[in-house]
Amino acid sequence: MVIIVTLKDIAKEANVSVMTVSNVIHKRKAKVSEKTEKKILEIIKKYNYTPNMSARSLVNNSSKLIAFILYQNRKDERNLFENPFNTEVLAGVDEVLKENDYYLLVQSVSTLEEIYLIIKTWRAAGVIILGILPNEVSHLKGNIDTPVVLIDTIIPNEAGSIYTVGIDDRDGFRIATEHLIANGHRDIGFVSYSRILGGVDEQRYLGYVDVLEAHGIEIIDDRIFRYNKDEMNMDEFCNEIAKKKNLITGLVFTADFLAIEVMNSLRSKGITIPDEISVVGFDNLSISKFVTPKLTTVHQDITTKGKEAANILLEVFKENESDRSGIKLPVQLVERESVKNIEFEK
Amino acid sequence: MVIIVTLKDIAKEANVSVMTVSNVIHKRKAKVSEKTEKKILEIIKKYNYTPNMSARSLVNNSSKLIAFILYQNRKDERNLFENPFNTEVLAGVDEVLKENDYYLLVQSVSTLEEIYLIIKTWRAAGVIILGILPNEVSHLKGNIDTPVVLIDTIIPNEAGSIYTVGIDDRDGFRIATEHLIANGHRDIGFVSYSRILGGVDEQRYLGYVDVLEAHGIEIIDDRIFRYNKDEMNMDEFCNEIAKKKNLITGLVFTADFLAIEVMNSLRSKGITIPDEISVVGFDNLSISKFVTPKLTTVHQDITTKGKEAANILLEVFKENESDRSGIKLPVQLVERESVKNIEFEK
DNA sequence: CTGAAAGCGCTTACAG
DNA sequence: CTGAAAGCGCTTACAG
Repeated sequence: MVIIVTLKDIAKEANVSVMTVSNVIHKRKAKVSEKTEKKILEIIKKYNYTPNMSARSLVNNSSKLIAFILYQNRKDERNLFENPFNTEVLAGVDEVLKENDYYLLVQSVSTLEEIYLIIKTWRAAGVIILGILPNEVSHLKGNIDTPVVLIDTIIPNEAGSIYTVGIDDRDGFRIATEHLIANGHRDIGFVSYSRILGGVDEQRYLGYVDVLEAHGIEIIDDRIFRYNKDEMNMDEFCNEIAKKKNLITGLVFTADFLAIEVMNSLRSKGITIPDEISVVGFDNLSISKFVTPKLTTVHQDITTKGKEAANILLEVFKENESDRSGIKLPVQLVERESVKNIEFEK
Repeated sequence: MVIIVTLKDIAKEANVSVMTVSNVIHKRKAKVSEKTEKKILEIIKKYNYTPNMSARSLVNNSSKLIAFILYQNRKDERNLFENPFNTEVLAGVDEVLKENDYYLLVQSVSTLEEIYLIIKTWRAAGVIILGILPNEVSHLKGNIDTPVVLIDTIIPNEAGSIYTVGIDDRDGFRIATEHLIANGHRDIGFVSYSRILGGVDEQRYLGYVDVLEAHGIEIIDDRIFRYNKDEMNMDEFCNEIAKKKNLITGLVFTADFLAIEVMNSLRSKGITIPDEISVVGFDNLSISKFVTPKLTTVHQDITTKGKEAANILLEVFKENESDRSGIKLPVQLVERESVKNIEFEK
């Protein structure tokens, strides 16, 4: 049976005070003789003593809990845990926290208030947030002194207890777009989810623009596609793309997930990929190599994002600051089968 | 700023005792006059008072925390949160818990001891476990009195505080196998992960056998493939299948994830699907409709598994028992493109 | 209807 | 080196 033993029980059996036991648990070697320490350690082991975190959190006014928040203020019938990107980040967080005796409290929320509530309720030691918009960060900053790390949110300057981890989105998208150029494409379209001011997609769009401008190619509105679920469904959206077929030889996507859905729909409309339209994705989800054609994409190490977020928090707990914050994780092109070289066709 | 206010602060401002405040929070209407209640409620609202869960857990000797455990005792470099099946269950748990003021503590573990540790450390109110083997359940049963619900673990009888949710695996696999029969197949192979005694795959195998026997088809060892990662890699495994190509017209898989990987590998070996081999999966992952050919599979509602697990726990907290336990969620065939009708070819 | 008291399991000064 | 005391924020009998 899982028997629950308290400090008091250990103290009684060892014939010492509760706080001597506390001292050996906290390894304050100077405060207790080797002999007593050994005796106490044995009893602790014998009963497999585990400290009660509630009691600890209460006196410390802080728990060993890290809140992992999936945030989305727009309503969406899909639970955010169904998105593999989010849960791959979670995988990374889980891995480093459990090796450092911190625990993971997870929740998907749709308001900032819910985040504050969790922090207050559990006196969370730190918070990791996915999906918060740049313009909401100042509200956060004004309300929290718990360390927070934001994943994939771009903020002008990191002040106070706000830290970030991300990738170089703009450069990543230059890589994607250059790959199409290198394969002879000039009529290149851009596909993303609906526009969010200051979000990562904006940076990626800039990367797209950078490359076209560098090659003297005009940016044409008709080649920009933004998928807004509230306005139309996937099929209608792909009809829009199909209509512009003749203006496009290649498409860069801000997310593999979106690219996969669109490819699937375009194919059902009789458009062949990559013969008629080449496709470059972004993320390199684990499923991207199983779709047809196998998706050429820009790889980012999603799990590492989670690991870094956790490491930043750990560093802040220890040193009260972190120089890992603001890091941009590397990205890398992964060539597969969704891009056709059309250099010699013209 | 997120200001942290305690019962004592509220009591002082309201000129009442701490426990009168406590009484209004717990809605013990009989114990406090309407007038005082109203006054206190206003102050609570004004300061946005949030109870400190650590303090509550300490006095109650139980927290509002549900531990969601991903368990796997074999070593594997993949983190369990990278498996979409697991996180879709998590999505369901998240949804019901957050509407009932319970919180979700998640961790992937590789020993039962780690599970006990989490329960003791946090005085978890309940536990949800994925991936525990039938023969480990008795150990669990002997050691825990916290309510536990097991997902996809088959146990002989539900006793004590152990509850289960699952599907009818045997019948689900009959459906998969019958579909191949209905399309003219008789040389049907079975593909699963490595054998686990008493696991869901064993039930699925029995469903496979049921159907073949009902149709007078002999069960042939050469048509049974078990993928054991420790023994060989995916490529080698698919070579084994390719070798037996002539013994097989169709394959039933115990998991879409496995089916997708195998299809991919077989194709790279020049085997066309479904022309040479038809494939039926199991699970209906959200990615299964995007692979080529689109996977025909047996759908199960994974998110509902998580919801039901959470609901069982909630019911046990309230009524001290649950009649939802042991439920088998429905399954359903989803026809797509990975099965060829060969009835008229022979 | 209202409140004083004890206690949950721990930690942190402080005294010896 | 060891321990008695106070307190973290809450709840639960119990007394009035």
